[in-house]
Amino acid sequence: MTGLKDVAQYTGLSMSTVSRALHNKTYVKEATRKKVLEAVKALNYSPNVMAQSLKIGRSSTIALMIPSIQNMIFPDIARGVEDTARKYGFMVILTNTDEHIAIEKDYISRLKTRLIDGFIIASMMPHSTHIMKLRNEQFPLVLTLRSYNRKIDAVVIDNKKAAYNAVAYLIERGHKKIAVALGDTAVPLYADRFQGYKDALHDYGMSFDAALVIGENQDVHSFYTLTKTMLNKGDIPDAIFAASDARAIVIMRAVYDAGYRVPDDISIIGFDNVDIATLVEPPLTTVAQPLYEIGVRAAERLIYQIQYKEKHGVLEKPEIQVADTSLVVRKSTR
Amino acid sequence: MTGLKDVAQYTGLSMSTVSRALHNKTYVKEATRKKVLEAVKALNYSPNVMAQSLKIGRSSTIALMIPSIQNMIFPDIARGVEDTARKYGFMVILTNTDEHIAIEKDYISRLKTRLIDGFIIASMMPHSTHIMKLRNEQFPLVLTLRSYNRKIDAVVIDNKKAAYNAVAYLIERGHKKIAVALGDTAVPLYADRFQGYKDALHDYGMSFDAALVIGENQDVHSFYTLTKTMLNKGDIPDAIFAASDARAIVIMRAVYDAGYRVPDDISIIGFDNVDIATLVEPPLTTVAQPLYEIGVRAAERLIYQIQYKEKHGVLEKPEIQVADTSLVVRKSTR
DNA sequence: CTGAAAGCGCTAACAG
DNA sequence: CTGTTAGCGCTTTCAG
Repeated sequence: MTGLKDVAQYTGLSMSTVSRALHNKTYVKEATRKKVLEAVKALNYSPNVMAQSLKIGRSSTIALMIPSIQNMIFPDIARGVEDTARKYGFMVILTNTDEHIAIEKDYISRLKTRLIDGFIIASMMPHSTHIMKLRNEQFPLVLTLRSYNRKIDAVVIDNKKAAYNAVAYLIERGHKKIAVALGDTAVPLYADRFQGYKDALHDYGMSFDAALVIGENQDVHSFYTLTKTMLNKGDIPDAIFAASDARAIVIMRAVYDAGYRVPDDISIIGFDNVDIATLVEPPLTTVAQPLYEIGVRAAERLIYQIQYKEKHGVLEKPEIQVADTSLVVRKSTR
Repeated sequence: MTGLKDVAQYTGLSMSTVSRALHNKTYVKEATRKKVLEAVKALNYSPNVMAQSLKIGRSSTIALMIPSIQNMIFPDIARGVEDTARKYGFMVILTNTDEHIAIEKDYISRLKTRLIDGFIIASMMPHSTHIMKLRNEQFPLVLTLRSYNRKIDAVVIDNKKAAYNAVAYLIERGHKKIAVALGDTAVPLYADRFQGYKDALHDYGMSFDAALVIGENQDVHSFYTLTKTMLNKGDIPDAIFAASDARAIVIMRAVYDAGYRVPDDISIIGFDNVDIATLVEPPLTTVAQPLYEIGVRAAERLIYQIQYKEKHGVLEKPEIQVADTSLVVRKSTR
């Protein structure tokens, strides 16, 4: 592996001059710079990033901490993050934690010491004190999808409003009995969607019926059974609002298999607008969440904070960005 | 940020003793080790990974280079890679290249100098000389999904055989006119699947009809139009073998929208067995590719090579692993 | 404009 | 069993 020293030797210059020529910070004679550049090419030199980072105190690497890249919403976010990271010359380390605190803590402790310059975290929970701590130590950090307390930078959506609008749409289109399929309501994001659902019901003078609540379970496939159970008990809604597209699609299959049609008998609305929402039959009406853009904005904010901290020694005060959602109507609702 | 020096000061020991106590390589008095561990906790010390890596010459980080994490097959692979990397104490850097040679080269040059210990690459092409070069420089490297020349470690599947079996299945179930939906046949993997398709046709005494070949286009959504065009031209197959689940699902929609039923009028077989294959209606018959396992095996092989190289200075001779595929029959075929 | 020297934080001989 | 010493490869004062 050829190093800076080799280039110095080759050109007959000192290492410091070569280094300067490469970073054109301070003035270097045009001729020597050219000479250096040629040598670099001739020797196929590339800098040792570790040594560089050690010296300058940052690595131009960030970490993306998510529950699992296998969850359909994260590939888009990851791509948004990686694209913008690359644009700014950063690398991204991917970590899947399944939201296990132990794994998160382990990753954090291994990463925060100079291996990375900042975190993007999608698994904030109310009790995630290890994450709060990170921010308190002034470690650059932005949350996505879930925010906390306005004390940490985040880019999120208004889950309550988005859910409210979806349910309101259903009601205005004449649906009278609307079920909801949720994730674990200990997660604020699901609690918010649940609240939006209940608020819409309330505002339109409809009563809440606990028998129409499906789930709170984490495994997407379990919604198949849960839906069938509800249907078999005779609780037949005329619409189902699902808290994710994956759930909506599973539910759609359960509905078919129980002998009902979508949307003729039962309308279904999903949430997320992942790629496959357009591909299923019928194409899914869903609440669109700008996942790629969320990734982009999170990465941009993080990099901004990294640079801000470099200049001022501390982070800028947190900022919560709310990305827009919209209802995209396709064929799974009538 | 507290460093080794702080711990040394705090305990009154030398840095080297502290270092030894932490890595328990050579003997250290039990009492002093305890003292060090306490100090570490008290000071909340964690090592500077950059400095460590610089010194020991490896980073315990690998890079996963794929076309795009948004392509449905990669989340599973990425998860397999990351899970096993973590198991062995490695981190993984994610890079999406869209198969642009320039981006690949850029990443390679930025990563190979000590930032990472090895690569897992899923975008090998016959003309990827930059990747061949990497191997020639004895840089640890394993390919996935696509192999090359037996000169580079790889974990792949037998695409020709898998395609052959799928098409043979269709034929044996009585299908007479089988279309195929492919990716770019410049990619060996697609060429192989195409060959498997043609071989099966040939072996069963059926003739190949170019009018029944859909695509070679890269954008999944384009298959919607392509399929409709074929159907409108009056080329109505009784089965379609698609080279990916994503394509199969898009095609399924085109088939519906053209007024045909699946599988009654047209059977459809996909390839990959991604998660959503079970979720669409009807659930997709598909060639299962053990994506997660491929990721696991690639990571294991890579880490093995990294360690082998550390010991012997060179890589072990390449090994091509072939993972098993199987046809999983669901409801999209009759 | 360029070179010498110091040191980022850590590990690994080598002596004791 | 422990301390001293010498770098890993690079950037960056500080003098010329």
